[in-house]
Amino acid sequence: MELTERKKKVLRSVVDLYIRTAEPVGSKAITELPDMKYSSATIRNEMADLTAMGYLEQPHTSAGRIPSAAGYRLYVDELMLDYRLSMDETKSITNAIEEKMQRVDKMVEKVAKLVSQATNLPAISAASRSGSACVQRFELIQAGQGSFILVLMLSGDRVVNKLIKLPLDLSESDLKLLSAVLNATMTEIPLEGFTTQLMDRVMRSAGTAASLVPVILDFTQETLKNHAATNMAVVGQSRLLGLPEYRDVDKAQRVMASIDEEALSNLPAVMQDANGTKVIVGPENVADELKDTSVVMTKFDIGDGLQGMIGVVGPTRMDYAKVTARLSYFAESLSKMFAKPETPQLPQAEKDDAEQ
Amino acid sequence: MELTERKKKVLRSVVDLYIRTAEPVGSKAITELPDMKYSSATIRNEMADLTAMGYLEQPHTSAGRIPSAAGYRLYVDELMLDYRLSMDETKSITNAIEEKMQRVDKMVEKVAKLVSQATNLPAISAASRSGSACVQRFELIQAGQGSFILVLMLSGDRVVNKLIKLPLDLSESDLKLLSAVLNATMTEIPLEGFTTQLMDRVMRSAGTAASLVPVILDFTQETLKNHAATNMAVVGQSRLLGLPEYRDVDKAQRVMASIDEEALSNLPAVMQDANGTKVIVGPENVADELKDTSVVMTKFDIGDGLQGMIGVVGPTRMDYAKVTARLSYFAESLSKMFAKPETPQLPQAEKDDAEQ
DNA sequence: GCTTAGCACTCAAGGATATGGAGTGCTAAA
DNA sequence: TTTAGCACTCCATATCCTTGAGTGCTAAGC
Repeated sequence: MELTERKKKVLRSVVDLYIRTAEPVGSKAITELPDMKYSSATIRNEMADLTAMGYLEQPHTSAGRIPSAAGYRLYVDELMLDYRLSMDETKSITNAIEEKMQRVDKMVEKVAKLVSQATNLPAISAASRSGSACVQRFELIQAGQGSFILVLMLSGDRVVNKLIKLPLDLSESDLKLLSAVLNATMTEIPLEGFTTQLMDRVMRSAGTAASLVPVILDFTQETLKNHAATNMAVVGQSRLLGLPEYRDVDKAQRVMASIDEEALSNLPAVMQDANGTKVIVGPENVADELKDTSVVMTKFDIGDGLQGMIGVVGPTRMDYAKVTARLSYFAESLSKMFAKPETPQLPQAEKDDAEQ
Repeated sequence: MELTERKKKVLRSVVDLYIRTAEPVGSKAITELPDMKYSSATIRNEMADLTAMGYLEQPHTSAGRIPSAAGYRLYVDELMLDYRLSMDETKSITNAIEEKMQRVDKMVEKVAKLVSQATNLPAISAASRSGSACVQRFELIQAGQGSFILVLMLSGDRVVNKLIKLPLDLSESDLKLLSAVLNATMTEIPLEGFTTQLMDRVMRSAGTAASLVPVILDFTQETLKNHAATNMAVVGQSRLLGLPEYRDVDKAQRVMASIDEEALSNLPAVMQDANGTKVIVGPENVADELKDTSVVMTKFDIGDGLQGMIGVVGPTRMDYAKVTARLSYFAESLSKMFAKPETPQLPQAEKDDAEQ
């Protein structure tokens, strides 16, 4: 059977209505739409065809139709009309983002919150490093009796420090020597290059400061590992409860637990290859609990080899047009923000914070 | 009417049973308890008395009794038997904590997760600084053409750094001079002491490096502000949905939203004065949405002028004995962990991580 | 005087049964 | 090719009924 223009129009209407109401859509409801100049009987025939073609489903004989996964897919790929963000929306998104986002881990959480608010759905946000980091420079500072500060400059203009306390009495020149050795031996080497031989060599050349070396290298390795790691935040799960499909508490709980844990580890991988906005319609999800939950995701660029991702989780009948529009706008604004800082001439800085 | 021993025993039994079953407790159920050697009729009389005294309530005439807020209060304050943690429990808590908690903000989240897991309830965790921080030493490092690293040592052995990029060509000695000025003028001064006069003085003495000054002081102020701030995490809200009292989705949503936002800002204040473990029984809560939700909180010490707090949120009938026991044990273990690090002779370090 | 057995009464929960209405498919006429 | 009409299906909702857990009270027992 052929998918005529009219069939497409009917399908779009069904999906639109179902997105709005969460109720099966009957033929009469369609006829009441503006510029739908056919009688309910005609629509009924079309709907019967669409059902036969697998785009619609019928919960039971005397109910209206709801879109099938294939129906949603078609809708997302071809049928849905672009949602135009209103001035208000763009403005409120830009305003929200304007606040400086200092550290990536805080930023990730903040972005998730903003997206969750804007879409009224649970949101996921992540930032991960592409490519492996390495140290570009070591610096050691005496900070009092038996305490030293180690400063690492990493690739991509990141700076990390650590306070080291060891009962050692070292002179300025001892420290100078050690940093020189470190800078000569261990810079520009990614984590994978940290061989025992290399570390031994540093150890032997370190002189009086040798006992500092294991601490320093330990920390360096851990830092490089961390900087390859992904930062992730999930926010606003409770918004799910406002939707009719999650009145079933068990389901809501399953979904929430699932996006809390599992999705966390899977999604970045999914995002890996896709570029632009990606929509995963219900049953396309790998996780069983998410079989009737959809996910929309977008990537954005943070610069410095950092890759950002934002996404929302919602019912299969979520308003894809609106959600993708908002998400894209978010991603775009974020990318722009990171690309050209507001004050090009002024410090474009790394912030660093130490605790414990 | 007098609260006899037997009445207390009955009340305790009612609360215990209700905590376990979430169902109104009838007189017969009480008689079936071990060492309850009275008939149901006697218990009925006692229960009638307890109801008259305001410790029990009756959802409707022919239902069993449930504890009133006053009943819970009495139970928590006097009646409940100490819950002894099993070896397994203490072990699993200690194990969980053993993992090094590097940064306070990550730590806060981690602790919240652990507590939430241990109690199977949503958990809140927070760390806040008591007393105000100040800078103890400034250090400036040249990091290449027009880029410098600023290292701040704060009170309490915390170290913070920032990469500054400015199109300036400064010599090592320029930087030495500037750090000397900063160290002479701006150390040991809390945020409140940052007057314009003081900042002007630094500016005038800074020589060629003067244009670095505003950037440095801006950052210093912001850092001090941040270090006074509270770190907070809420985790595991979805666990609420497993409990019968939150099958009512609307209620669950209200509560979850409320602990997400409002409680966040209120609880630290509540915790301010209380020491030891604090129990807030349902209606004692200020927020309306939490009127039938209880909160249990404990403080612990992180050292360095840092104050930690962990708490859980649950139904009024939560198992106070178990929860308080676990919470206290957590708090104790955490305090201990921060008091004496596992390897007293080895580095006790500050870790620091910089982004964007 | 306290305790207990017995009894009548109450009321929510849950199952069974009716009823209304929304929606369908099909047929036949326009 | 479209549409009006009609018989049919089946869910949702309301209503009624039954069941059983639990109560309060009274009177007998220890």
